[in-house]
Amino acid sequence: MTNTTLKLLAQQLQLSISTVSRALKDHPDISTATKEKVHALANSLDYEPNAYAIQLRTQSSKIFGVIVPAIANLFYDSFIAAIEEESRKNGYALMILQSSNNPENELNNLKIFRQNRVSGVFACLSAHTQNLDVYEKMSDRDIPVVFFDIVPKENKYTKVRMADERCAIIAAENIIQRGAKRVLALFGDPALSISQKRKQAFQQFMEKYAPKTHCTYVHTNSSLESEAAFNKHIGKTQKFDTVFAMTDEILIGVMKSIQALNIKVPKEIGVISISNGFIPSLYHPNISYVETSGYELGKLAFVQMLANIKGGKTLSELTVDAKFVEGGSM
Amino acid sequence: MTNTTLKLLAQQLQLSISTVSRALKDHPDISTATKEKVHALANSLDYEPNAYAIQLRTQSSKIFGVIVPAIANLFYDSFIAAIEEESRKNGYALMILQSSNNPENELNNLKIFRQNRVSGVFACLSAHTQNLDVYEKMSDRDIPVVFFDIVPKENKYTKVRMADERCAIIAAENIIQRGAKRVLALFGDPALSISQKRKQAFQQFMEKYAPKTHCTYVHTNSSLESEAAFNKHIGKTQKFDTVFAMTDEILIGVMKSIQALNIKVPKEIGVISISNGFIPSLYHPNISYVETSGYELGKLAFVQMLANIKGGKTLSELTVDAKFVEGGSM
DNA sequence: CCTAAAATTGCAAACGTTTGCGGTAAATTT
DNA sequence: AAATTTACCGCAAACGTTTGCAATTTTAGG
Repeated sequence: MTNTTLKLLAQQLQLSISTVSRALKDHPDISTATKEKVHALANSLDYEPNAYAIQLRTQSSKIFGVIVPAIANLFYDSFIAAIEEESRKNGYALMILQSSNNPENELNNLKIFRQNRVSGVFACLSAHTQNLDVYEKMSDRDIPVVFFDIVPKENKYTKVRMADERCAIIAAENIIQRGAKRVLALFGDPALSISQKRKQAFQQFMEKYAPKTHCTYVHTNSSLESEAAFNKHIGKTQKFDTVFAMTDEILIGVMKSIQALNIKVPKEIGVISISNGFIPSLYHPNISYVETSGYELGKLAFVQMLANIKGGKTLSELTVDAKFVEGGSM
Repeated sequence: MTNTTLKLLAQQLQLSISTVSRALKDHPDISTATKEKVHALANSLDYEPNAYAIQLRTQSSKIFGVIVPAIANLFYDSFIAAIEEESRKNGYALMILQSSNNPENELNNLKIFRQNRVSGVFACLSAHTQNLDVYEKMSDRDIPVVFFDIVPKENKYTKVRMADERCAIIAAENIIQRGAKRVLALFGDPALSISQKRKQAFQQFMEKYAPKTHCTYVHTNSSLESEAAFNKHIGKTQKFDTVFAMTDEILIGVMKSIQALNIKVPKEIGVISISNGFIPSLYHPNISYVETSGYELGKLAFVQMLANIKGGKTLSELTVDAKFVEGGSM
């Protein structure tokens, strides 16, 4: 079956294409009578405007591009879910591509976005992206880019991210409040700015407000590594009374070990992490955590995007605040 | 900056648009000399073909639509990751929309897909979709639809899904092999065909091959419910020696309770579930599970889609097989 | 050299919309 | 009843490509 077009409708109704077009969008020039006729036929023939023709004509696509390192990820998928919701409300659709943390993929994805003349791009830099020229190219084409989560350092870009320092500080506050004496603090890949920020903020805060608390800092790159690290440190003579996990991944490793050794939480050890909340809720007792919501971040990113599209440039770095969620592990 | 177009290139090179167009795609009609000139200028001017114009002209879009109940889901996100990979390899992009298990959203999403003239749709029915007219409408427009996971009953559609019955049977086999005497088997929403299938297959198999084993069947709709159900049944006088969880969600509830009651796995109780493997790996010991891989399913779905596009219709129901993954919980 | 074939390149229509502008008929005003 | 306004509607160009066909130039054959 051939698609219904304006031309077809026009022919059948003995009207001009322009009249049909206007009728369909309630243009005041068109009489109510014709409008009704047009709408009736359009409905019965299942008319669906051709998005490509529209975009070609209007030069605007109603599609946003999204680049994430991976879709299959607790944080990013909730981020995506959020912007998907907002996009639909605002008449946009989403084109989602994953970089797999590979700058080359990132390049290709951006290219697809350009070719599809997306109205905007939500981008999370892949872990070790250095060269931002590709993103400059987007700006050259007047395609706004909102960076999220992993964002460039330069402040000429629009960025939204979690309040990483705040997260770490809130965690530190709670650890101090618990009266911890010996803390094992586990962080992620030291090359990532997110690890650096969180660690630095955490360490500074602890040294300032609880100088007597003894903290051990360890970097790990996977759940397996953090499981091993926890095992190793917990095995030593000095007992830790609190463990801090910077991410879900790390928490998973820690909890694996805690279960294996049948250590009682929170009696024998307190546990606190930074998370969106899903993983902490899997354990008993629920792990206390500082909440970083991909969902909230998504909402914020969308607001920024809209502002960018409507009001021209809005260069700024916004952060979504964190809050402490009491589980039973502290 | 205005976008580079064929017209622009043509003007600068004193060539016709058609020549430039052909040169860019290595058409044999064009001399090597001009080809080189054209390519050179195109590169330096960062020419990006306008996908919309191409689609308008060629009537084919190189975009697939995907409908899932939710992106933020361990199973679906790995499914999406798989078709995203394949799509990129094959020059397609993905447009992903979530139905939130709401038939109305499903309708709207399909509409967006039609308006964007997608080349095909991967669809997971929302839980209680009855009316398949919308999907008929896609066929009318020659847009192939590959259903996955939650699929319609009629066999006039192309479908891929997990081998639900096999999964349940494999689980049952292992339970029997363990020599279980009293089994608590937890299933999902009884209205869903997936729950029905799994339960039926499980029950039949158990009754046939281990008639003396005592099985208790319970349906629950969330982790919370399954936690409560487990608590309730485990509290009774009769002791269970094995628990079977049909999904991750259910397993989560069960494990919550097991941790709370400090029940030893596998000594005091054996645990087995159906899963893609992530959740089972969070516990110690790892939970044994029957693997259902969203990733594999995605790959299979993509193959079906391609076949559908190239070779016309391929009506069939394919299933991806399941395998048992030994954890330490049985 | 002349002609036919081969190698290049250009013309123009088409894909389905939107929209500025101009046109006609009806309604309103003098 | 003439003049003016108002209400409707159609014409045609444009968005950036692709592609059948025609036109032109070059090459080869005799």
